[in-house]
Amino acid sequence: MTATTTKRQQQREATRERILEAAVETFAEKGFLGASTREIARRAGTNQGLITYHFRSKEELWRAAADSIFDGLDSQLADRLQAIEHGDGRERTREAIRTYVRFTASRPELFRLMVDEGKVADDRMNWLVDVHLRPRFETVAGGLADATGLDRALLPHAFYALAGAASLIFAVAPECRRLTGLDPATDQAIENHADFVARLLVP
Amino acid sequence: MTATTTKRQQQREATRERILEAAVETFAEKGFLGASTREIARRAGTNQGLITYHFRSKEELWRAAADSIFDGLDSQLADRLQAIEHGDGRERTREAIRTYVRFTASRPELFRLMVDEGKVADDRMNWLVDVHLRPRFETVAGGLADATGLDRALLPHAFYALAGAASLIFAVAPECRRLTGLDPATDQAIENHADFVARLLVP
DNA sequence: GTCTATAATTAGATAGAC
DNA sequence: GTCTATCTAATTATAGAC
Repeated sequence: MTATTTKRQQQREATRERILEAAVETFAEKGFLGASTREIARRAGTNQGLITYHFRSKEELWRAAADSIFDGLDSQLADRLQAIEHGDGRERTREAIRTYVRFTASRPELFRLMVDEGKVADDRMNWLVDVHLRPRFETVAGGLADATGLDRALLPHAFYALAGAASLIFAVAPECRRLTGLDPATDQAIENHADFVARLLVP
Repeated sequence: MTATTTKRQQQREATRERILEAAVETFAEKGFLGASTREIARRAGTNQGLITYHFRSKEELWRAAADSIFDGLDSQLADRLQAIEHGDGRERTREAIRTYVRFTASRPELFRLMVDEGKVADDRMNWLVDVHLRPRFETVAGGLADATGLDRALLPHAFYALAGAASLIFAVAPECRRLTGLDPATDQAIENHADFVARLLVP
């Protein structure tokens, strides 16, 4: 493997990453149907043909974008949860919730994608649930059950209440700004929301 | 005004209503961009030309669909809130929250529309906030402040936490079914969620 | 690898028959 | 009022130049 091919591979990977990040933003903002591959290419500073070359189809680009979002969630949570092994169970759960709120604030695309794809039982929804959502649901539901002693029949309610309470304000940040005057993207607002939701779920 | 014209006007109104209900469902399900006027017409059992005749443009049809959703919210809430004037402040607030949860369960389109339109600061978002959201935010935030003694600076957080916690599970009902096995559309699940969220916000 | 050109569909809006 | 036909523009996927 020569230095030339290595450089070319780096360029290839950089282009792929730019397209992927543009896809995450555009799919989350406009939905799968509303997002066009031309706009994604334009946002990535390239052209539509390259999307086909790197990802074959709009559908596969969407899956790669979803993978990218959940990879980010995992890495941010893993770092943080390792740092809070001290403390009693309830405070650990609170801090885990705060960490999740901070992530969803930095990546409102996660929630936007979930709402966009959760509405209709199609292939994309099935894939999203089976590949990404189910293992995370098991973990979160287990943590909530241990920390709050909640009836297991209520775990789906707690899971969706938590996800909605944590994420909505960041997913519709432009609306929140106009409606309330509060910019939820500021550090202070993120911390306030993180603590509010953590104490809501684990009083 | 003859009987003939009256009958014609009834037919006109019935057609308009069918288009409107199809528009509510389709816009909520696919987003403004993803919904096509042809599909809305097809779901309403008519053709694309009639949409132009009754609503002039896709944009105006969307506004009429939003009006229709919020009209439903108002009428269901007015009926119910009148019936619960007894009880202390906190239990009244809880029952108001339960009523809101029951509505959002019956009309998940409200939340889907809010998420779809809250992401980008465009004309539709501005209109939605100024015409429909702001007056309701004032009412809900005031009620929450009175019942919970919450710091006014935290009211936006409480408002969006409530809206998200109450609605998400119904907005992504197909996903919830596949992920958890629970069908949130059953009467039992709706009541469980209503009580769960009410006690979450007003312990 | 990257980009341009194009084919086949589909979109919203419009015109006009009935 | 209702419906069909059509215009212009945008869509995804593909072919091929460099």
